[in-house]
Amino acid sequence: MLDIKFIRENKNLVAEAAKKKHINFDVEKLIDIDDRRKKLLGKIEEKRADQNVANNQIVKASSEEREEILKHMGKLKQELEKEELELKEAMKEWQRLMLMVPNVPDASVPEGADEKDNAVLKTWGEKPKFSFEPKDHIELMLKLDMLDLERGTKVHGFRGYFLKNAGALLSWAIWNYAQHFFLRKNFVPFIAPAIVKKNYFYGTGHLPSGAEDLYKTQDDDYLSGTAEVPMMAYHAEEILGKKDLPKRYLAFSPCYRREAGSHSKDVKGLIRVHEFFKLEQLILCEADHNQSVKFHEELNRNTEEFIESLGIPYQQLEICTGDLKGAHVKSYDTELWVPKEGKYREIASASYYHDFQTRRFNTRYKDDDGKLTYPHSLNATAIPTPRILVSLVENFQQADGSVKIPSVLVPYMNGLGEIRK
RNA sequence: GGAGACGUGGCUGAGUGGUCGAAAGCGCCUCACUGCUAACGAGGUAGGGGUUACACCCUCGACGGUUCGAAUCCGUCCGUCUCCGCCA
Repeated sequence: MLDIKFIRENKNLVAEAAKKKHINFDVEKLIDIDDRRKKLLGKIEEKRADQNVANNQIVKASSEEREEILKHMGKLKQELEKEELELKEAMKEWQRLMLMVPNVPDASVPEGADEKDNAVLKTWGEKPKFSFEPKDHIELMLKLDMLDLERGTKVHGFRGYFLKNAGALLSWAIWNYAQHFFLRKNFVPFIAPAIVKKNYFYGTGHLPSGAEDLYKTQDDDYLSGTAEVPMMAYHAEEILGKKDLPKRYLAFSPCYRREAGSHSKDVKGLIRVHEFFKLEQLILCEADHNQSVKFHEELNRNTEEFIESLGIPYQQLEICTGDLKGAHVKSYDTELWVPKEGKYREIASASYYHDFQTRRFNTRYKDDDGKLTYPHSLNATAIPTPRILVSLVENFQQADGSVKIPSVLVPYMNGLGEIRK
C-alpha cells in the first residue's frame, strides 16, 4: 500500500502506474473519499474534545451544573454516533480503494502490454544438441521410475504426483545443495509455515486480487503459495533496530496454488502442480531506493549463480509494465531451457517493493534520528522443486534414456552420478 | 477437545466507573558530581494521528455492548499460562 499523502501529492504518477499495469483504478475517487474522511474525522475530533472537557467538569460540578453538563453530553453523544457511523462507512470504501492502489513501477521497467513484451536481459549456457530424439521429462522420469503420475492423480487428484526413487532423492539433494549454496551468501535459514492467517495475504499483495488461487482451511486460514507470505508476516507489527538491517532470510516451505484460471495450461507433468516446495530468499533493508536496487540485483544474481552451477541453460527476463503485479516496483524472471518444448520456462522470480509491503504489515525500524520508518522488502526464488526437475532431466538426458547428474549434486546423491533404470 | 487463571508502557507490575495515557521499580537518555569509571543525586523517557510549532484526537489483546463518562462492568473472539485428554 502506498502512503495516502504520497498518493495525494503524486496522483498523476499513481494514475499512470495503474494504466501501465492495466489496473482499473480511479485516483480521483480515492481522493474524494479521503477528503470526506478527513472532514468527518475533523468534526468527530472536535466533538470528542468537547466531550472530554465536559467529562472533566462533571466531577467537580454542583448538582445544577451537573444537570446542564449531562444534557450537553447527551446531545453530543447523539451527534457523535451519527458522524462515527458515517466515518465507518467512508473508511470501508477508503480501505477497499487503498488496497487497489498499485505500486509505482521503476522508471527502468520496460513499457509493454503483457508477458509477450517482457525484455530478454541475458541468456546463459549452451542448449544441448542431441544426436537422438530427446524425451520430455514425463517420459524420462516415468521410464526411470522416478515419478508416478497415475497414482498421483488417484490419490491427490488433478496435478497430483508422487516422486519416488531417484525422483525423491534428487529433490532432497537439491534442497540440501541449495541450502549449502545459499547459506554461504549469509542468509538466516528458516522453515516457514504454509498455513497463514488470512490478513497477512493482504500484506504481500496476494489478496484481495489472487483470492481464487489460494486454498483455504475450514478455520478461514489460507495456504500460502510462497514462503514470502509467512516470512514477511514474521516481523508484522514489529519495530526493528536499524542496526539489525538488512534482514536476510532463506526460507523453505511447502507451497500451495489452486492454479484457478490455468486449468488448460501444462496439464501434464511437473511444470504446474498444486503442491510444491520452494526455498525463497527474502530481504528487509533500509528505506533507500539504491539499497533496494542493489539487493535486487544481488538476489537475482544468486539465483543465476545457482542455476549456472547446475549447468542448465537459462534466460533472464525483465518484466514489462503490463505484466508487473500490483505490488511490484520491478521484477526479473529466470527461465530455464526445456529442450522437448523448445522454449524457456519460468523457474524463479526476483522482485522489490519499496515500502509497499512493510506498510501493510506495519513493520518498521527506528531511524538514526529516532523516526519510525518502513523498511524496504525484496524477495526472490532460490529454487523450487519439483519444477526444477523438468529442465534438469531433459537437459541432461543421454541417448540410452539415463540422466546424468550435475557434478555439484553428486555428493548429495550419495555419490550417484547418473540415473538409470 | 475439557477445566481454570490471565492479557496494562522497552521490561516487571499497581490500578474495579470520572482528577488515569496510567503509581512504583528496573532499563534507557540528559544534567550535576568525580583524576577516570561506577555508585549516589536532579530531571526526562509509551505508540500512532494531527500541527510550521502548539493545541487537539486515538490507543490498557481485538471487536461489540452498558453509561453522560470504561483500563475498570457485560458479551463475543483472539492469544498466553497451568492441569487433564489425545497425539508424530
